[in-house]
Amino acid sequence: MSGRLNCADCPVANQAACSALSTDDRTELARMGRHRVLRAGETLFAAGDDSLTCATLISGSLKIASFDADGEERIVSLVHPAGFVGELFAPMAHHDIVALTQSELCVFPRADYEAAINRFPALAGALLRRTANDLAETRALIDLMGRRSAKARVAGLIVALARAASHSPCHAAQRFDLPISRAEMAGLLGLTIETVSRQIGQLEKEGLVSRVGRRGLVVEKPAALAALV
Amino acid sequence: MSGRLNCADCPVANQAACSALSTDDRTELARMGRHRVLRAGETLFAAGDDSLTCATLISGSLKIASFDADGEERIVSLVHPAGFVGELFAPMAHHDIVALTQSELCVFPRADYEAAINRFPALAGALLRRTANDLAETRALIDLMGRRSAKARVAGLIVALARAASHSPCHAAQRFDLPISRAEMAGLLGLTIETVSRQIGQLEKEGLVSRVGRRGLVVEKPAALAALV
DNA sequence: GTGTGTCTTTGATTTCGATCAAATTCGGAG
DNA sequence: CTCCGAATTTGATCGAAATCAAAGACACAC
Repeated sequence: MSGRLNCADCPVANQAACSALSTDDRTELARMGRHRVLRAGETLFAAGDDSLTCATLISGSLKIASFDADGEERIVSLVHPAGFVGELFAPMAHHDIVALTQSELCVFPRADYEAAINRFPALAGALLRRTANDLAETRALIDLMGRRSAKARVAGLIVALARAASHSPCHAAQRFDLPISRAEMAGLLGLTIETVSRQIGQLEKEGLVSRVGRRGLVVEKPAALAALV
Repeated sequence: MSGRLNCADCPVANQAACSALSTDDRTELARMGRHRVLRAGETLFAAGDDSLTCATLISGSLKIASFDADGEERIVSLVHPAGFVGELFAPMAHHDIVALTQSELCVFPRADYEAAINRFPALAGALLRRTANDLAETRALIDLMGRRSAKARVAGLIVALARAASHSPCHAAQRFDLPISRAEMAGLLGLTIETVSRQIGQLEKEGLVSRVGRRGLVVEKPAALAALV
């Protein structure tokens, strides 16, 4: 599904890169883009595709991932609302962009977006800010993956996901739903599904977390959990 | 050692972010910064420091790293000439910036550099390009670290370092010096020093590489090495 | 040249996570 | 509500990397 953009009732109008623009300029940018809905599991574009589009995520969540030779999925990033995806400076995409849940996006032709960056300095600044932030998050993921023990990695991921689940950056949610499957957690951490499952089981046995259903999680002892990281 | 900047004979004047500026604008930017030389092992700033400075690397090389609770160094990035370091949008630094070899930098007060970004749109665009590139490289490192086997990780790092050693992005150097110690390789890959050493030894036994001295390396079979990744 | 300290390599053992395999639970379709 | 399929959990075993320990090689100062 796709259609014209309507910034007036956009839930991320104040956080996305385009929020740096004046109403008029934003309207001009909006004319270049289309609204699009991705169902869970659908991909926006795949690794190796010509890098022809970019997008701002309005609602839902995405993963940025690729598959290595032996079919293992490697996830390099999760994208939350107001996030930006697409490679403006590469001839082709390095990773797949896949919806984790049903997601709404503003999709732009890359060439148009690049032109807009040059035309509207504020957009370049806002996108720089977002990209710098993505870089910091990606480095945090490296910090996590570099940890030796599986337990520390899983604990760290749970802490990060709890923080992402609550919308405020400082407080972590106490009870939340994991946005990703065990397989995807494994793909993020460089572990196997079984190890992830066992580590969560272990954390539950120690009373640090509780599992509720398949995706739900309660952080029982946030401090103790964070101490493992 | 530090002093005034002289862009006239700067070796990276055509590649660094500031190269997007006109001569006049660049001169104005240069007035805000200082030239500084870091000896091998010296740190520009450390994790936790107030984020008050940023810099462009002119020559030499840096690492961006941090130490986790148990004293393990975790390296998230290597910086090559024309690279930019410093966190413009965070209140404090997340990582240490340390010189791997003697290095020359243009150091700027962060506030001045931010002002320059707003004043000179071309600078924002150039920095966006650099940051997007850093992000892509960091994701490539995640791809590497996610690999299951130590051999694939070490092989991948050697390939990447060989590419970085030659200045052209496409061709990899055949004979080059590793810019980092075994401990640093281990820190990048999330392995131990011993494992890195053993894997290189193994690769040598298989005839894919040869060690020459402590840091020198000859890639004997580039294709076979790349195939392991 | 000799000596010294650090970095690197090599060896033996242990541990943790991967792998192989099966049981169980959850959630949705009918 | 019941059934079915996929995701998850759990179990047993194996292998690879960590750890513990020591020897060797190179770079530098003297």
